[in-house]
Amino acid sequence: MGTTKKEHFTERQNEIAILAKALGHPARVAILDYLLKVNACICGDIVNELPLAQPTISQHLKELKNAGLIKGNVEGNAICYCIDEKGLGKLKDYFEIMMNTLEIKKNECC
Amino acid sequence: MGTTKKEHFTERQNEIAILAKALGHPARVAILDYLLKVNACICGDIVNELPLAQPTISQHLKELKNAGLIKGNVEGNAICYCIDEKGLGKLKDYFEIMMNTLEIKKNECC
DNA sequence: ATTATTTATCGTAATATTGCGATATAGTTT
DNA sequence: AAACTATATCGCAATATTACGATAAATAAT
Repeated sequence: MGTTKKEHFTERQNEIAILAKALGHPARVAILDYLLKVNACICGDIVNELPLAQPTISQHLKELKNAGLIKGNVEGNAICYCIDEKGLGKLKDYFEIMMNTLEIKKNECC
Repeated sequence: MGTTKKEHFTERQNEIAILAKALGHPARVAILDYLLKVNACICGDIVNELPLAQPTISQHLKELKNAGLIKGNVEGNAICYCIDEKGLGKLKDYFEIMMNTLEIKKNECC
């Protein structure tokens, strides 16, 4: 018990869930916001930008990276992080399709 | 410890996180998929559609509802659930803006 | 070589999530 | 009213997440 029953759902459903889950924390939304704002590989800054301890941020970065929402490259003694368009694109496509389908079907409802 | 430090983030970051978190489970993605597919208020069916026990599904429905992704209306002794366009729309807008900004800025990166 | 800087990992406490059996609630049917 | 149907809630066990201090690892600067 306590474990998500991934095996019962489709590949796509699991993929969307993993991506959405990675964004399911305000610190991680804030990290994406920041990476987008500065528009580049960011080496270092992130820890100073957020009101969380360094190990905590490192952990959040790892989760975003594992989910495919950011990329990280070693650059000297720092690590450069930036947005991974692929992950973000998948989510954008998903919601776009959902909303389009809703509009087409008119969502006659309650 | 263990609690998310919501108070340190913006209203919008928290809102996106709450919506994304609600979709951060394949069962909940599957529920949205199903509601979209049948394109109506669904009274009853959901439990038969998913490989999870009734109390578990009830819990997932509650989370989707709390996050603002679905609506539920009492209809006789059943409850009709359907997609709430507002929540889905917010996520769609968020990802659209993110991707647009990325394109404009060209995302020069690693 | 020593020191400083940057990021990751370990360990751990607090809390949250997932899943479900048992049971409650509320409306429907007979 | 009794039985049935649909959904919610309670309580609990298993597991996952969040946060951070301490510490490690790896490169840079002195």
